[in-house]
Amino acid sequence: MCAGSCFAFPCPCRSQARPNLTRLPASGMCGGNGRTDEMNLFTELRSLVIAELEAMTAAGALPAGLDMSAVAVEPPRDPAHGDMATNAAMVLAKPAGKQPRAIAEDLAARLSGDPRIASAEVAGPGFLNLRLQPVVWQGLVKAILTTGTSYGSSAIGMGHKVNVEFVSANPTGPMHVGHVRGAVVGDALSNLLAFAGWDVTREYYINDGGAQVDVLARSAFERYREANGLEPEIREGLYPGDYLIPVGEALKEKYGTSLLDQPESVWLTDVRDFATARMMEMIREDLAALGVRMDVYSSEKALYGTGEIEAAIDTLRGMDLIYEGVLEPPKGKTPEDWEPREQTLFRSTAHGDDVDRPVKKSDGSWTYFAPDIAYHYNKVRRGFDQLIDIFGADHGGYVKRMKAAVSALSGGRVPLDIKLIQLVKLYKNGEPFKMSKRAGTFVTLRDVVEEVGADVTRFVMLTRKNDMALDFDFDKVLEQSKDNPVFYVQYANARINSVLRKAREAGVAVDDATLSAANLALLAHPAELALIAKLAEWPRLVEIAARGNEPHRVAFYLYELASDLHGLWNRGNDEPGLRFIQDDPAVSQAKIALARAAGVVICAGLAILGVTPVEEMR
RNA sequence: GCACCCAUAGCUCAGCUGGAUAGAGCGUUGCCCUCCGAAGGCAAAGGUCGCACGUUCGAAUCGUGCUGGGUGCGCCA
Repeated sequence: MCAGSCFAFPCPCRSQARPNLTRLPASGMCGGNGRTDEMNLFTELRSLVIAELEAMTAAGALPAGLDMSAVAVEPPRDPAHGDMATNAAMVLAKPAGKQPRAIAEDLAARLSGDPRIASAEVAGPGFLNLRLQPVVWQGLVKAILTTGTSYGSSAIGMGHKVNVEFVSANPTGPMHVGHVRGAVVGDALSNLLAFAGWDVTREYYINDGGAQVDVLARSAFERYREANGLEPEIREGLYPGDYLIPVGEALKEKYGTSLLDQPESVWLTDVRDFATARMMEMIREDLAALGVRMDVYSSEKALYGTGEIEAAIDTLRGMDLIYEGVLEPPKGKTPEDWEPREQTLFRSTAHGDDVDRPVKKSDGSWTYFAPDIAYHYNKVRRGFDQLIDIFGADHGGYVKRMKAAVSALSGGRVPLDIKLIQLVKLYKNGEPFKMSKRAGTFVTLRDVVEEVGADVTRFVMLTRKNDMALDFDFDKVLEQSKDNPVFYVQYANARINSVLRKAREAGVAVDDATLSAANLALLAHPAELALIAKLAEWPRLVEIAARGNEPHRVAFYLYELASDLHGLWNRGNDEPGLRFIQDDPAVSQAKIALARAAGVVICAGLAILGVTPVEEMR
């Protein structure tokens, strides 16, 4: 739905409904199309705790009207503390005017009556440690198998419309490594939010309105002259890259020699539009190579001339947030050519910024900030409940003013979260990888994808929090060892598939329907139940990651899950009873059901990261 | 000078928006393949969570002030 003027370029109005998560693997190996029931054991148990607390209130054991929102049911750090722990007694002790242990003991007695609870023990300052009956864990395996890779999906987004703007690379050349991380984080975050119940729009803002696209036009024009047999003059400040040579040839094909003797004023606009379109084609291909898909491409240039910028600024003016004034020079570091200048300013300080920001240059034209304001206003008016921008860390100084603008223009209704992506340092076999921008030998996105593949690139880019610098070693990311998380997780999945293959060869039915109907009560070993407990954390992890806009958590979770699986696998060396394949087919099916459930979660997680699971290591 | 980000084991990094004895990989040391893939696993050693106050039942996490590193700071986006 493109609200208002069809602003998007080239406006693929998102009218058709999209599936909840579109990057599910194409192969049938991961299963899928299950229900998305509430299958979060932690929220389920929290509901139970709350219900018992309310019963205590009704019985007069707790005062009425207590705020229960701080009551949490979480996995304890130490497995010795049980399966789940609640802080209810400690949180409520003060407002209830009672001793934490007294509340905890009362609550423990009540919870013990629930068929799901094996034990409830008061511990420490007032924690209540819960152990669940094995049947609860066994039931979860069955539920995962019948649900498939939508296990863990959630409704916490409540269908809220969120716009994720990312990449937004200048359309002046191919994407380079600096863009890759932002692209991957934005894409994975979009997948994550969709999985957690948000209505996500992925958007690219094309910076085609500034001076840099004029430079692009002049650079392309030289290549056009070159295509016509003339010597190109790639002056200082123009883009020297070879990628413009085909653009020059295409210009020759379109215009022949007709532009050669014309002044810039004649050809600039046409050549600029032509070259920009070509660059965007190239960027789309780059994104596709990385497996990144956008819903909407928005053009900065399209904002000019439509009155959108003026309208946005006028809206701010109506709030008394625009005025003519003179900025103070930055203290302690006055630029050499500083002179007081009256400019049109946005009173961003009224919305949390440190100084007011200019929206017009001294010659009366807009600064880059003005169309950005209009663009974000456009997003607000398109009805998004929430905006997310993914910027490079060097744009950190831009965050406050952008938030101020959105705050003002949405009347505080629409939160804007800006994720700053720290830089990626390239290495080759442990040695820093030198790039020279001047010589045009910068590493492109294509270079990276061709060298190590999109899956590896994507996973590695998500192995750090967005605001931490990331080392990317072309050799190490391909290493097949456990210090390479990509391999480690893939290997876990490969082992699971290996078990399924072996079982099939032995004539054991291992399709999901059969496995989910297996006698899962045979899964009773603590090591097996521990792996199930890890699988139980998946829905919770999704919610935490989605709420914080932190897709990297998925990658770390998958690593932990893989570690648990490898651990259980190897215990089979010493304890044959823990091997997945047993003599008794019924026992095999129960154990394979667990392995398969782990595989389903790995697949679901990898799908969010946009990484293809492999069935076999090569 | 100001703003934002970072500081956790020798190294590289997680740490659930305030929970219990702070975790993982690498590296070091010692173990485990007639066995579903050892491309793996187990165990040990390794910590003043940069420093100092504060908030409270409780702080790596929140607040304030420092120290050290990164990014940015009016007519580039």
